[in-house]
Amino acid sequence: MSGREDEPHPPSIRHGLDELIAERRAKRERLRETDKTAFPYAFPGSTPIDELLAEYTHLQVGEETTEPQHRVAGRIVARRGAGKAAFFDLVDRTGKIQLHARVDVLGRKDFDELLSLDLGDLVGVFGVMLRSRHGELSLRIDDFQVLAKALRPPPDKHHGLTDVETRYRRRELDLIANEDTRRVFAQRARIVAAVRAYLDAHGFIEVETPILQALYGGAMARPFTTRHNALERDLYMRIATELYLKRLIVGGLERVYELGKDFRNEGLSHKHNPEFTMVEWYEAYADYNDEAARLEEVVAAAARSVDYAGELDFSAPWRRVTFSEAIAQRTGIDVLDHRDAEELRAAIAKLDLDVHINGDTWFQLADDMLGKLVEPTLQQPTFVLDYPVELSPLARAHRSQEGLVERWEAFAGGMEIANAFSELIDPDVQRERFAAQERLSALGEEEFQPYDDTFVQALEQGMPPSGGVGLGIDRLVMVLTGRDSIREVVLFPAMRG
RNA sequence: GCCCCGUUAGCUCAUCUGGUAGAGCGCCGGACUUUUAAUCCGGUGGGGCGGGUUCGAGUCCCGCACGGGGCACCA
Repeated sequence: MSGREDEPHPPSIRHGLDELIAERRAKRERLRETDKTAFPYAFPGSTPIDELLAEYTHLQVGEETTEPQHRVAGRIVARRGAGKAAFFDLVDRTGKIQLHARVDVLGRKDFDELLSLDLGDLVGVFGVMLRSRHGELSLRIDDFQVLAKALRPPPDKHHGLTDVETRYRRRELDLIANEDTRRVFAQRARIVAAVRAYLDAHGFIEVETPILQALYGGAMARPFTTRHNALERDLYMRIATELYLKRLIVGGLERVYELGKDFRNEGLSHKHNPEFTMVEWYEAYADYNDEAARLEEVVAAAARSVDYAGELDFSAPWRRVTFSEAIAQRTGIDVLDHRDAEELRAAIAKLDLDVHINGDTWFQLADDMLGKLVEPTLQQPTFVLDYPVELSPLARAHRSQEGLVERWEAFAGGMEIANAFSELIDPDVQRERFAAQERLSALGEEEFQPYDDTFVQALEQGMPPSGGVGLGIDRLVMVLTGRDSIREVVLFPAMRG
């Protein structure tokens, strides 16, 4: 092959995007030839834009400084030519500043070169601060360097980028175009930092447990499988960190947490991504009531970290309602009075619901009632307590309620955000719970807790009474940033293809 | 996996019953020494992919891909 087919088309037959890219490539070559300082390897000593703006708030309208000269680096997002003067908007990670260029300061050659730059190009500028006649703090350009050429055009400078597919698949474009997106991910970072800071300050140590596991556990979910070639065996991606963290409690660490990704091979939705971020913490000598109070504190700290000012009131104590009360309040049915699938199904049928309640067993039906009828109504932070034992194979039996366990799920914004137990520490009971799960599996249930003998042996070593919590970070961020889709708070959400 | 809806220029959006697809921004050329969605003049660029019906398809039909919403599943 001659290679001719790989060469750019002649200008006469370029169209659309190809034409725009060709223009920018040509400009890049011109810059390389005419400006020896184009594309330096670094641009040290630049001042963040927000700091610069804060430093000069005292400037009066029309006032110009003559020193000191500042350096600023960023991306050109707007350009307004005005004959022998021109204005640019420059954006860095901290904000936006207007640049003022004058031909009598820069000279004809540099001025023309500056004006030939495209929206999206990265530049470093040197200059002094002024406040324009229209009152905007600006940097007058005394000199500049082109740091990088954008070969592809940026999204619309005014309307930004709204196409959700492009926003998620090309998140860099979303971040360039939408300040709101940049803010959300900065807030996410602050929330994660606040959760860690709280736990660190309360005697928890952060640990890391295996993501690749020979046996998955700690939640009801289908796992991803992968292959270890050297060991010639299949491995699972973790669906939860629970069982390993409890072994660390047995080991005497007493307060541990892990913040990281879990992987569940389930469908996608506005609140489900196949890989998602969870923090789980466990502490010895505490029960699920202690953990409810701790979650209130963790979430309050996270809310403070982003100056949350929305509709939800995270101040303690949050509303508490039992599993059966919550369902009864919505439907009039006390599921504990109908511990039989047919009987409960008949009671549900009388309700004339516009949603279908699914399940083969009474506890599956009851769980679906909670999920479909109650959960969407739980906007303000709420604990739902005391779940059926069949739904919770790792939770300790309720101290006073037969057939229930000491478990709560926390809801906010109509969505589950956390789950906790008084942990089951009796190895014999745990063994029997696993056996019950295996019987469910034999009946065709795809999601169950596989028998984990290593974990049971750990319990046999003696585990202190403990409480543990799993808090969904993505959903917490959704609630605290007011987003209604998990894709808005995950930088690169799972997409088909 | 199933159901419904969507896909028009680099971006944001128009386009009545099938009859030559428009605009703004951007980009190219020109004017302008305080603009800020700068302005003014001229120019440039397009129907997701593959079939079908028709004299003629962005428009009607079928398939595919991708996206959104819902269901199933799940935290």
